[in-house]
Amino acid sequence: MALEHAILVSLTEQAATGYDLARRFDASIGYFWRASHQQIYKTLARMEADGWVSATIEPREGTADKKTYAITDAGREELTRFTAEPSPREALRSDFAVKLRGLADVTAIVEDTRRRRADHVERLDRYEASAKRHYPDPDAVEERERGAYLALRGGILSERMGIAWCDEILDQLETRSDR
Amino acid sequence: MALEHAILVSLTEQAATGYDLARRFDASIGYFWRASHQQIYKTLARMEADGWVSATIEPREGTADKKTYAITDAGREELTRFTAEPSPREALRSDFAVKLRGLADVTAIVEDTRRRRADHVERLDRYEASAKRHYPDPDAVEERERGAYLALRGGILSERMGIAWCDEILDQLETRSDR
DNA sequence: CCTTGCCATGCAACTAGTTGCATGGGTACG
DNA sequence: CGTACCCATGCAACTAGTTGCATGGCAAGG
Repeated sequence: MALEHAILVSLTEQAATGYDLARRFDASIGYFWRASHQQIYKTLARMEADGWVSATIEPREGTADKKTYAITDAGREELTRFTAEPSPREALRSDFAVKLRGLADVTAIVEDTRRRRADHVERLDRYEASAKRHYPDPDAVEERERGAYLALRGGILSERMGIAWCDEILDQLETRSDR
Repeated sequence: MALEHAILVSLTEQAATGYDLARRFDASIGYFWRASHQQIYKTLARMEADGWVSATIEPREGTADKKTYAITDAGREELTRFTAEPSPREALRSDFAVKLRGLADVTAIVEDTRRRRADHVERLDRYEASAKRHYPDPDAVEERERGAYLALRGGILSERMGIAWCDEILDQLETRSDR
């Protein structure tokens, strides 16, 4: 399970509440790991029990206490252990590819492909803007930012690939049905 | 859930036992959907209860009956319905990207990246061999094979992208630490 | 003052997927 | 004759992730 490790990475950069983490998972970290707030709270509780994070509690009246989590030494150790083990190949699961393979309704698939293409373009724009802003000179990325930079590059390459695939699909399915 | 739909697509091509399906999920369909035999048997049972597939039972002595599943009209309808609905963007979850982002141990990551690169190369070779064998002329792919062809193209593009990403990572992490 | 939206937490019920185990026949090789 | 490998099915226990719901403060704008 890597949600725990994604949280640890995020806490290494900056201590945070569950809510903060959920927002980070909607942004930067969310480029390669999605998580709902429910799952984050659940996981944080388990991680605290395991001693990987520690919480500073700020009591609030009338509502639940605010808990800010920080990574512990045990958490850092666990992160190192995790980094050392070979990462399993991602189980790729694509509803879209299943549909495409079935090709039950060309019109519906063309429509879906256009939607996906637009989504890829939108994300690519965001990633590229982020890259330009944070790392204007790719050859001069600071040591401690290199991981984040390379992860972002993965996002960029992945979106570009998605666009190229959509273009191939549209080319094959549109122009041919027009003829 | 698309495992059900992946099974339906597979059964559209050819009726099969759970065991057959498990092997298909280790090969062609497995390019974009993985499933263990346990999960396939469980899902087939549910699909039969839902009337999407029907089983022909061949009794065997001493061991469990052999069941060959075929898609039903209701199954075909469900597949059409599924194709018509927009496919959700895949939740991308990458242990590797999490590790990379953390960048806790450069040596370990370089090693892991090399392993991943080799895996991508191996898969790319397989996919390209498969493409060459089944679709020697991409412009002359038969109508009913177009979906499978385009899905395979997705696999090819995806592996190429993976290799390119690994190369970037290795370039940044290796040459720089050598200096 | 009321609504909208952000800050902040969490439970409960469910679905999907993984891991480990169990059974047993047939066929091919040494 | 043993062993290994393919064919074939499935249960049980567990882990991860989703969906829906509930609570409540505080600030800004109309």
